[in-house]
Amino acid sequence: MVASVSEFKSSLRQRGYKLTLQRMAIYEALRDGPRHPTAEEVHAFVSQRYPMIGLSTVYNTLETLCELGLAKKIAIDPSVARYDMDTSNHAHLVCAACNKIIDFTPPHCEICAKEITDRHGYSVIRQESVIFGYCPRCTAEREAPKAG
Amino acid sequence: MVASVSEFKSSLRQRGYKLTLQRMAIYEALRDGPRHPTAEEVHAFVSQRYPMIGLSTVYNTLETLCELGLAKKIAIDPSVARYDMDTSNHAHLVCAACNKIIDFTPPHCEICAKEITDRHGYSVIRQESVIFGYCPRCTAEREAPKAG
DNA sequence: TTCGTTGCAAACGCTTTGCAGCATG
DNA sequence: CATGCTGCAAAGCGTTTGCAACGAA
Repeated sequence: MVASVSEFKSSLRQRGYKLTLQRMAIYEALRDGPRHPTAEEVHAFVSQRYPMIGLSTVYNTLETLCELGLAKKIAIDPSVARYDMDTSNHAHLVCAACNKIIDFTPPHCEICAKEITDRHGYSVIRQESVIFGYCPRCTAEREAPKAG
Repeated sequence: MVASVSEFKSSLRQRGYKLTLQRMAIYEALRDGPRHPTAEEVHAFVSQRYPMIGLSTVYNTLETLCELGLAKKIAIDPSVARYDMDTSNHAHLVCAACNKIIDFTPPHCEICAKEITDRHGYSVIRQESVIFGYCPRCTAEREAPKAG
């Protein structure tokens, strides 16, 4: 699900990548910082401890982590890329009002998608599902607005 | 599924939008042009008959059509927005090699998603699913490459 | 010592916006 | 005739890239 520090290190080594302070910090930011962060958010998080790390390094490293299969880019908001260290097959539920994102694992969809793709002759690589809706709090607020 | 010309016209009228040559041309482009086009592709298509139409008008109109519920933006490629006039609930199957996009309707996923979202207390607005894989042709080419 | 990595700044590409002229209703 | 729409050009913004200095192995 989420790669451990040693998995992270050995993945880098296996592919001939060097272990740098920056890469370690960005790995930790994905693990300990905000969930589903943007590159800017990762940068802000690592900047708390390592103010010298550049934004382009964050972009490069996030790209590297995706190549290594230790993270993935998620396409929730078309205007900005978000990253997720949880690389297991799961979908995202996004509140259309407060933008809160929660993970969930659709019980049968995987099988169901496989059936369909087999029918079309496709060999599946990965699946991405996003469901937009109002979260419980925002649903309540919309039904009983403070000023009407 | 796909709005007819009269539905398009009455949708505009109902919301106080004017019917212009440009909007009509862009509606026709979505209907008769390439499937899942980018704004550029829509612009190229309408330019064949109406070379004076600006790209920003295409963007504005596509946005308007989405507001009216006559089209939707799809997030297949994070670097460019694609539009789909088929507003029914369906998923997209994308070839990772040739980028061919086909529509398909997952048989049980809708119900399945509904169950999950109910469990989390979310009121669902819309769902977007993309499955990446290799299409039959590209799968074959990868298994029996011409050189190498 | 070597070669990959960093960080800055500039470039890039898609999208949005400001505004004067124009066409629809 | 009034208002909303168009089209140009410029700005905006997330992301990528070029390159010299640096540091891990």
